[in-house]
This record gives sequence, C-alpha cells and structure tokens, in this order.
Amino acid sequence: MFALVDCNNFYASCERVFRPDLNGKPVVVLSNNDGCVISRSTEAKAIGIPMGIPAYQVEDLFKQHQVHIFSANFPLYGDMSNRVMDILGNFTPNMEIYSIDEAFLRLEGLNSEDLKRQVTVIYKKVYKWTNIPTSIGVAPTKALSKVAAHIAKKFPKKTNYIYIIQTEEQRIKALKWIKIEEVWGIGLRFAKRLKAEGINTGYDFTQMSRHWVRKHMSVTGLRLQQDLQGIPTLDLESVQAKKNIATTRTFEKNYTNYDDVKERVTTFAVACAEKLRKQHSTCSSITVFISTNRERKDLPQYRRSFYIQLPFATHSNIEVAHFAVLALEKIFKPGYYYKRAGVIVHELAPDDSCQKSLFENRDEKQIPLMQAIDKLNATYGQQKVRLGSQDLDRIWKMKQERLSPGYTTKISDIITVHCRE
DNA sequence: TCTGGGGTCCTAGGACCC
DNA sequence: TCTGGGGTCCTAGGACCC
Repeated sequence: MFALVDCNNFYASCERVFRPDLNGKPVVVLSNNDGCVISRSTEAKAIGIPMGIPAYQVEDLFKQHQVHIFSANFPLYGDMSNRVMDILGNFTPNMEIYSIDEAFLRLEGLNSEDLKRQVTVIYKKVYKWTNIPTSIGVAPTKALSKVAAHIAKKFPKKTNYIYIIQTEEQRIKALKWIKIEEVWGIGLRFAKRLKAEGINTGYDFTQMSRHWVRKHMSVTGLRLQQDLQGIPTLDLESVQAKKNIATTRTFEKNYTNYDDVKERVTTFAVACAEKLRKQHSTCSSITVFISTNRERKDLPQYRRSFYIQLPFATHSNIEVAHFAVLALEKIFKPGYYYKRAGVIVHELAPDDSCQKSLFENRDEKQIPLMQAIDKLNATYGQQKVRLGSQDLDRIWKMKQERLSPGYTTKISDIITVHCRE
C-alpha cells in the first residue's frame, strides 16, 4: 500500500508553528515581491481568499477579516520540511519525497487494522514533533493514495485527516466523488477537454477507452488511468540528480533599458553558478529568457529564449555570466517593457569529472578564483564579492514587507522562551 | 500601481547518419 | 520517368506538479 502524507496548508502552518497566537485565525503567505497568495490557512480559505490571487485584489478581505499576512520565508519552510521528512523516513526506507510538503511511503506487510494504527502513529508523531498538521491517504496505488488524501483533507471531522482506500467498493466510491479537475495529473487543459467528452469524475476517466487516452494524453495519461483503475503502474521514484537549475525573477518594475536587463541576467547567471558549485556540479549549456508582462494586455508582448551550448563545462560566475549575456544579446529587442527574465543551466555533471575540451582555452585560474569568492561571501555575507557587471549598490529589491524571522535557520532569530517559576 | 519560482516528462518534427 | 529504410539526437512547445 502507498501512503501519501501531505502537510496541510504547509507555508501557513509553518508560520503558525512559531506564532501559536495565530491558531484559529486567518493566515496567508505571499509569493516573492509580495505578489500572489500562495498558501492559506483553513480560516483564510473559509473567508473566500482564492489560491494564487494577486494580493492587491483581496486587500479589502484582508482588512475586513484581520488576516495575518506573511512574505514567503523559504529558508523556514525548507527547514520545517526537512524535519517532517526525517520523521517520515523513520517509518520506512521506502519513501519518495515528492515535494516540499508531500511524501509517498510504501507500507508493507500490514493487515487492515495494523495499517490504520500505523498511519495514525505517523500522523501523531509528525504533529507532536513539528506541530505541522497533515492529511494522509492510503491506497493500493499512488494515484489512488492522492485521491484518498484529498478525501481526508476535505472531511476532517469524519476522517480525522486519515483515509484508506482498500476495497474495490471504496475505490469506486472515491473515484465517483472526485471531480476530474481535482485528479492528480489532470490540469486545467485536460480537464476542459475531458469535460467536453462528458467526463466529469475520476471514475468516468477510468472508464474511457485506452485508445482515446493514449491519443490525446500520451503515455502519461495512460499510466495515470491504469493507476486509478487500481493496477499499480506508478512506482516510488528514487531521488535523482537534478537535470536543470534555474534562477528566474519577476522584476519589481518594468525594465526598458538593455543595461538594466543585462545586469539582472548577469546576477541570475551568477546565482546559477553558485548553486552549481554548492552541489559540486558544472553545466554545459544554458538558456536565457526574457519576457514582457503577459497580464498587461494593453502593452505589446514579447517573449523569447535562447539556448547556448558552451564550449566547455563550467561553474564559474564569470563564464556562466559571459555566455548568458551572449544569449541575451541575441534576443533583446529595444522598445519593450520587460518584466521577467531568467537563466537556466542544463547538462549538469559532477565537477570532478570535468571533461577537457579539445579546444580548451579556458582560464585555469577560474577554479581557485571561485573558491576564493565563495569563501569571502561565506565569511562576510552573501554577495559581498560580485562581478563588476552586477549592480553593486543593489542589496535586494524584492518586496518582502512582512517577512517572519528565520526561527530555525538564523542564529539571531532563535526565539527565547521565558519560563515562570 | 500591484500578478511567483522551480521543476518534470512527453511528443513532433527537423537534421543528420549509414 | 524512376528516388529506401531504419535509426539517433536535438529542440521547441505543450502538458503537468507543488
């Protein structure tokens, strides 16, 4: 059986761990730049704040209900996630960390009663040790465990956040209940097309012809269909090395000037190079993209990306930035209001197996130079040493007006507990 | 005025090989 | 006038996830 453990309202719950005074009150977490709502407590959902909505559009609701608002604090969420995953890992070695707030566990050799008992222990231990509430769905396949977790979350009073699909009857009942657009792997587009075919529930989808599914939804859709039919098709996936690393940002304002965009792209390239060095990898190709604000229908739109194959593998700030700027030169067109840009590095390889190019002409000093830069930045704070082509005055222009402390990741932010005698 | 960021997989079609 | 068959690799674009 597969168990999907899914943290409830994860980011909002993380904020509340250290602010127990906010229990029972509406809490939301905003994306970078304090742009959109990306996590909502149950209370915030109840007052009608939609997921993903731009914050300015719900300002009245915020005021009216005294919603507690937080800027995204990813170091905190990442650390809380590690704590939850460590606990889950103690229950079984067969685990797949699926996202920051979800993990699949394979539970073997338990009868129906023991299974229920074991899952309850998991729920309680995670809650007691981290204060993060979860929903747990259990079923014979991964896709069905997702459905089960959905039910657990939707009916907390009936389920106590735990739901198990074991019999064929339960499987069919659950699938007939779940709307097609809520099924894992069915996004906006496919839901629309499926509804046009008269498919409204997960159950309807399992009854479709394999031929149609294969033709319109590729093998991915076929695998999902089988998994929902109760035939184990999707298995736990082992952690594999990342294939890409990206640094992309929406700007706090529109940029029209080439030099401004170039500075941003340089900084994103440096960030990618730093991420590469941190995991001891190099890259051999990069993509740079720029884009205007696609929400502004009144302005001319322009989006392009450019891919460059590098002549050698590298993780040097200088080299990655150099090629990123070459790519930018290919696609930058004056006259547009740019709102977003990014650098993505591909073809990652371990940095010790760095292959020498036939036409090797790279500067061997890059490696000790980068080591020195990393050391200085580690000692004197992030971004003390930068490239001359980066904005030296810029500290961090991201809007983060309501950032919570780094309770678990920053020594100066650790909370003090006062005990009365 | 203000709309996130970082990933994955699959397919079709073009270029190229023998 | 007649023009093969079987591959691989690469990339853009489309779909999805949290």
